[in-house]
Amino acid sequence: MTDPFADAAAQRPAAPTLPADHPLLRGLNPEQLAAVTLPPVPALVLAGAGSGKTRVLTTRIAWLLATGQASPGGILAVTFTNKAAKEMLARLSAMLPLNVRGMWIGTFHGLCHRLLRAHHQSAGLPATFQILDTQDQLGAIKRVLKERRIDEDRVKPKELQWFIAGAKEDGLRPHDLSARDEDTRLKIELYRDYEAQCQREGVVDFGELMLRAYELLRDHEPLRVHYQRRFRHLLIDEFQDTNRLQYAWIKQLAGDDVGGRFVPCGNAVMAVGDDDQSIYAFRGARVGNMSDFVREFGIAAPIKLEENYRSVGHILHAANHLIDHNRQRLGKQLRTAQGQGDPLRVVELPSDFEEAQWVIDEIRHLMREDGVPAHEIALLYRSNAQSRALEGALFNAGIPYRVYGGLRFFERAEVKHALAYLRLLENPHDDTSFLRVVNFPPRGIGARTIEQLQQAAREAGCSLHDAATAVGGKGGAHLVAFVAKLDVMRERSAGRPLREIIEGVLADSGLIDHYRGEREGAERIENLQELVNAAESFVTQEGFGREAVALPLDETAAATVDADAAETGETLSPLAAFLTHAALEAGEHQAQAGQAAVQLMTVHAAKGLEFDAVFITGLEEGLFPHDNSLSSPDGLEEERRLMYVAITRARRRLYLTHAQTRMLHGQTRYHIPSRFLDELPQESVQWLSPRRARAAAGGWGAAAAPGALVQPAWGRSGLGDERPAGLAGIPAAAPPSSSPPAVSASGAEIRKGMTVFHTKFGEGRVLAIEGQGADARAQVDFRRHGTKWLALAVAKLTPVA
DNA sequence: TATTTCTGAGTTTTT
DNA sequence: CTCAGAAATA
Repeated sequence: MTDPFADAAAQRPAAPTLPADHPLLRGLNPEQLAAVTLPPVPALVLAGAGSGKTRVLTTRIAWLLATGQASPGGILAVTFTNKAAKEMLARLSAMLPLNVRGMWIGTFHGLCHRLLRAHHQSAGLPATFQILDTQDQLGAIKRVLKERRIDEDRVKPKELQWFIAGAKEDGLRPHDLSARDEDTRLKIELYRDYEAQCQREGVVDFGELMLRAYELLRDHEPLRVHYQRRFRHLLIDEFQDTNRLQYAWIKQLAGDDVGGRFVPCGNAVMAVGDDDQSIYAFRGARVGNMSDFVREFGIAAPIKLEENYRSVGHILHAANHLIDHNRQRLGKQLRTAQGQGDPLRVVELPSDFEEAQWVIDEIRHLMREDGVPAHEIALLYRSNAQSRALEGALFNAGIPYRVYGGLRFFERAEVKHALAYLRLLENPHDDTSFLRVVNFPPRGIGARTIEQLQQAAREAGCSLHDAATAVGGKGGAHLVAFVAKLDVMRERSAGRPLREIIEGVLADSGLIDHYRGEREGAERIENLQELVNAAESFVTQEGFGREAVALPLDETAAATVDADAAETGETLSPLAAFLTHAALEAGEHQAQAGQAAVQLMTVHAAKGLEFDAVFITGLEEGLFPHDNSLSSPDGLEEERRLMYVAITRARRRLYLTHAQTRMLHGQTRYHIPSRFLDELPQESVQWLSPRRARAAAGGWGAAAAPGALVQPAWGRSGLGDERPAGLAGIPAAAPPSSSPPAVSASGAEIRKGMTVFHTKFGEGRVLAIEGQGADARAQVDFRRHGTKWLALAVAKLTPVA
């Protein structure tokens, strides 16, 4: 093949075909400008936190289009999350009047899905293949174990799932694996079984989407060549997070394997990433891809974006200083044109409760005195369990908050049930979906019947759907009726608009009726209604069918590539497109209190976001860095990068808190301050005591020695009766005083285990009692309001007979 | 089949 | 402690 850019590595100077004062280029700094206007050669852009990475990426695309160096169809831009892809698209269409159609901008999985739909035959998949999410995959794996009669204690389903996903991330099929021990041998066998089962059912998991698409390109030369010629410009976001397979997939589009050596075909691959923000090694991300990329694509020197537009000087200085403790780095120093700002504030507190309370007081201060809006305040923590104490304190203080993470819309049980019915309309052989709803709502098909059905299907080598008639007895009759019902639903939905299809299924399946009779059913019905709305807006806003549309093959390729359906213009049905949407875009995490809410999330979830004020909580050895990461130097370095990510989220104010004691796994644990605190530049850090020191200093607090014992001076006023009593009197080194069995308060005796009444929270059960006299407090599990600690001296608790 | 009791594990997570 | 999933029981 002719290679128009064979001398790519020479990095010729930029030769823009438009003047340098082109509106697109306005306001770019020299490094950004260099990246945006780079000639079409492979390049690595090292984009520091807050350095305008997304801007560079989108402006680059806009520049290529505006200068006629590329057409929309000739660009492929890939991200990790739908959010990032959407943002890119949004910013791009704000820059250029542009037809988004036909542009390949999306997530790795989204783009691979597109390829597989277009070439499902070549990829060996049925046209109606469905996508398994992580839950579905685990279910499918459990079925494999059951069929093999392997006890789940012998091979843990989760472990097998990890094994299979890991193998796929490395691009390995069962036959690529060799066993050293019996355990692994068995897992490989089960991996093989799992693959066969998925193939039989016409389903693919997330890893399979990537791996199939990779193999499709690898094994079908004409197809590969076609896409290589089409996508002259490849842009990869968050390159440090790519796994082996994702990098291998990109290489398929950017060159060929010649005798085991990668030879680039001259496409302009722009990899954008930051090795200092690589925090996903645990799920297969391989920072090493960056150095491989430099070597395999002959990159002379990376373009470094080191000008930070986000944070004040002290914060950047702290980030730079901390990350400097890592040995494995490409090397980068963030700088800012902003002033120094306030130094970082480090606070030590006696317990996680006091930590939460201190944070709340500070939030109040930020909101009232400094006018920081609630949604510009973020509370970060290393692990999800830590949110509890913070949430409790926020709730009691009446401050609106929003917690990231948790169940997402398309992952809710009722929504998954509805989707399973819809999937069965598309692909009746999807046994995962079949099993999910064969007896939901209950229709007299018990475990016994299902057992028989699976046996019959196994013997006949067919799907559960097709084996339904083979089961006798009452259960068999119910099965036949169920299958008939599915068939009727399918017939009824033919040619109908998506909305009607879903509404029909919700009614005909009996889901709505079933939830109508349930206690908590109202909310579930609401969610099902929301599913209809989601489908409606999907059809009108997103459109459908576009997914599978590919540009016509060029002449040479068209002659040799088999004429797969979608490639010749056939489009996906609205239902199929919507199901894909549901599988690949699980939807927003539950949006809670909307706009004016303090944001709570793990440090991982905070990546890519920024806030005026950030609290990093729980900075203790064992927690952050986490115990489990300390066994290897790499682990510790990743924790440090995580800390780096956390620090660089803050624009103006950064607080770092740690507690001497913390409730963990039901018992109080004692922690020493995180080593990361010692790795900060002391000139940018202010060690605070709570209130008292601050009050004495008349504002932002006085400096104290690192680790100085903090004497909290909580007043009784204005904190509400739900606030847990302070542990001020407890010396740091001694265990907390043991709980007395009973406490006398407001004349009545409150005991562990008894039921009590509270004027605001109603009835609850006393779970525990701690402390004595004025400090006595009780933990009460209120039916409607959850578990709370109440100071008995203040709370009005009355025993209930 | 539905509810309750028990057991065990407990970093980080998108697709 | 707290939640999820399995086993046990009505």
